[in-house]
Amino acid sequence: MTQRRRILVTSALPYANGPLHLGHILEAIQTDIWVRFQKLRGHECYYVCADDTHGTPIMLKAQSEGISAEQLIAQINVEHQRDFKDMLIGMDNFGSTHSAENRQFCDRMYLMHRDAGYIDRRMVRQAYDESAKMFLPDRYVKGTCPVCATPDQYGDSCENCGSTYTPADLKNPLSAVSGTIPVWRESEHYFFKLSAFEQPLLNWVRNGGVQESVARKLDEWFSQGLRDWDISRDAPYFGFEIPDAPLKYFYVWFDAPIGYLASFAQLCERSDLKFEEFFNADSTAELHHFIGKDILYFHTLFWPAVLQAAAMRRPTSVHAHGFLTINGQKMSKSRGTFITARRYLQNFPSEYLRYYFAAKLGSGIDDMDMNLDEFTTRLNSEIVGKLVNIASRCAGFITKNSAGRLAGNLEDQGLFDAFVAAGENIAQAYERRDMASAVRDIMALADRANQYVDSRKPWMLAKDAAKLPQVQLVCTQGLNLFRILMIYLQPVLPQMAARAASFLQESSWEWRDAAKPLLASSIHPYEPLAVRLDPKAVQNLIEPETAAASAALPTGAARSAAATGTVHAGASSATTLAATSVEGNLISIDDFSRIDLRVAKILSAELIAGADKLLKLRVDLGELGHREIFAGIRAAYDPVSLVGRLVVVVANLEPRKMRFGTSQGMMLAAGPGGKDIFALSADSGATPGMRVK
RNA sequence: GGUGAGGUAGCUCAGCUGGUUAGAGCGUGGCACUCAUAAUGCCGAGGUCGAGGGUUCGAGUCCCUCUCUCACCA
Repeated sequence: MTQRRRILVTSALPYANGPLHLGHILEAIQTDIWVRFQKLRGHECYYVCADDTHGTPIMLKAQSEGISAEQLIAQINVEHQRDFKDMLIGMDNFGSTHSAENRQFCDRMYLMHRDAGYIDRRMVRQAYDESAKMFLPDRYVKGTCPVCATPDQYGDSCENCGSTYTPADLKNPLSAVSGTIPVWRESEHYFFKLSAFEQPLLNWVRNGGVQESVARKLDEWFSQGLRDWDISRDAPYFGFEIPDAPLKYFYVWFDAPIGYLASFAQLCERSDLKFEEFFNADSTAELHHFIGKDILYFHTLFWPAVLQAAAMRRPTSVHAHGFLTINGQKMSKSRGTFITARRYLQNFPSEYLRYYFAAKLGSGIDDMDMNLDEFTTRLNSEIVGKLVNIASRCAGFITKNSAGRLAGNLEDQGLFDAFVAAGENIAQAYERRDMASAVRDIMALADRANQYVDSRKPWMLAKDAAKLPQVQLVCTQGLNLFRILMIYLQPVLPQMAARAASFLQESSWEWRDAAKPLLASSIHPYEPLAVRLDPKAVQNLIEPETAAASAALPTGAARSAAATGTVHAGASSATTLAATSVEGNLISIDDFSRIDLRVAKILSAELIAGADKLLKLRVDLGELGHREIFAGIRAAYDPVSLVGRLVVVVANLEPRKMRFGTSQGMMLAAGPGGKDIFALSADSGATPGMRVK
């Protein structure tokens, strides 16, 4: 066994101005699989992340919503944490760049930079909005491209001809904040002397700090010579004030990566981990950052230099991945393919997405396409048809003929050994983040396992009572092969693996457990570990989502969101919705009367295999008859306790197809979700079918 | 415009340092089986490897040109 490594891992900080989408989740899943793999291998591995909360966009967004920036980022933080958790992203700490710890680190590192002579001050001419009384970032100045004369372009580059320039070059510039014509003002800015770190950075890049193709990309910047980096912004700005410079703030990209340290420091505070052991210049722990290729610049040039200038260790490596496209195209709100994490979770189990992404994730920086038709067919075929099928087809015989007891030895030791031996390649693939390769190998083994069962034909043997011991041997072999596969897949499918382990009456698995066969022990009767997906259900993922529709009529996403007690508007944040629903969306009594609310009596409530949030309810609506309704209240209510209760139901909602059937209405409940969901009920005396008005 | 990544069967992708008839999964056609969530197994059809040129005994695999897609440009 290799030496036990100490590893700290991060994924990029999501910006706190909106909900997580599948692009964020792709990165989080890649990171999480790698982290779970390291833990499974017995290494000491921690995963931290945080919200990126500073900068002009968040300041302006909060203003437009009439709340403070602090309120905005607090709300977003709750949403982000919930989405990550539901995607089974096992972060050890999720913080915020707007934390006391982060402020301390920023101040301390900046002062070290300054004292070591790495900070310069220079005058910078910048667009200023006199009506909004603020300096304008490049993206907030719009005008006509000086090269090709395309109107309405941002201040840094032209979308039409691709030229890059500065806002001062734009013709007819206007402030995107107020619409007024900006003026040009000088202001003193603070610069980090990146140029002083050219040689060490080059060494770091060339010696395994990044993937090869990334190193080639970075050569572009090295060959031009590194420019010093402007790390300050003028007030008003939402961020941290620079300690020795009143009204000057740290640029958001200065404090964002430092947020990694702050988040890890929070983890250290509540455990016995020592921050210094991970971040002192001579640390032997590993530090890995997973990021999208769009932010390479900050992570491979500024960040290692900023750390080094503060006498801290540099990252072991920065791993960049490509972007996610949906059905071959960029995610787009207008096409409805801007799929939020929440919207996905309302329709499908998280592990299906984890598997799908893993099956397509290489170690390079190529973009990944999520083809929605492929998604369901692949999941149904590989997970249900092949993988889970192995257990499903073997377990019955063991339960029926062998009293749930496995045989005492293997039927085909050679095949078992081959499965164990294949683990080394699979582990190496995980290690180099080539999840697709790992999954390919694992599924090839699954094919061999099915071939094995087919070749032994236990269903034929079982017809002859004298051959029952043989059946037990074959099925014991099959289940052992299945067990190895589930151990290998545990980083990708943590929940399914846990359920498989408990089916085999084991408590937990480490990677090396794969080599030890499970013999002469009892197993539980098999219960389905995965449910087949309805291919048509993916359409629910790409319906256009608009805040207006969600707020006005509870259909589609908003309906199931309401059923789980959350208000979530997809493309826009929950806070947008909260603000507009009070001010802008008053409805008339006629509008209200269109909603047919009824008292309903719950006749039965049951758990649904494969759905960890839903309950299937059968309700009595009196004159309207009986209905089947799915409600996202499983975490809050025991099915048994619901039977007989009088609740309130929307009776004229268009039926909605879900994976498990059609929901013919919506049960009303209040609360933020999870365990905090509170069903509305009618006082005794009400009878099923009564109108609520 | 500059730089990087990519263009391989209907779809999504493997093809390591160049070497016999270019692979996988899904989909598709046929057969078998019935233990398994209409699951599984076997056989088959499907590609002039973006275009053109070059190096080589031999090139998806190296070089040049062109073309299309995507990304980044502090």
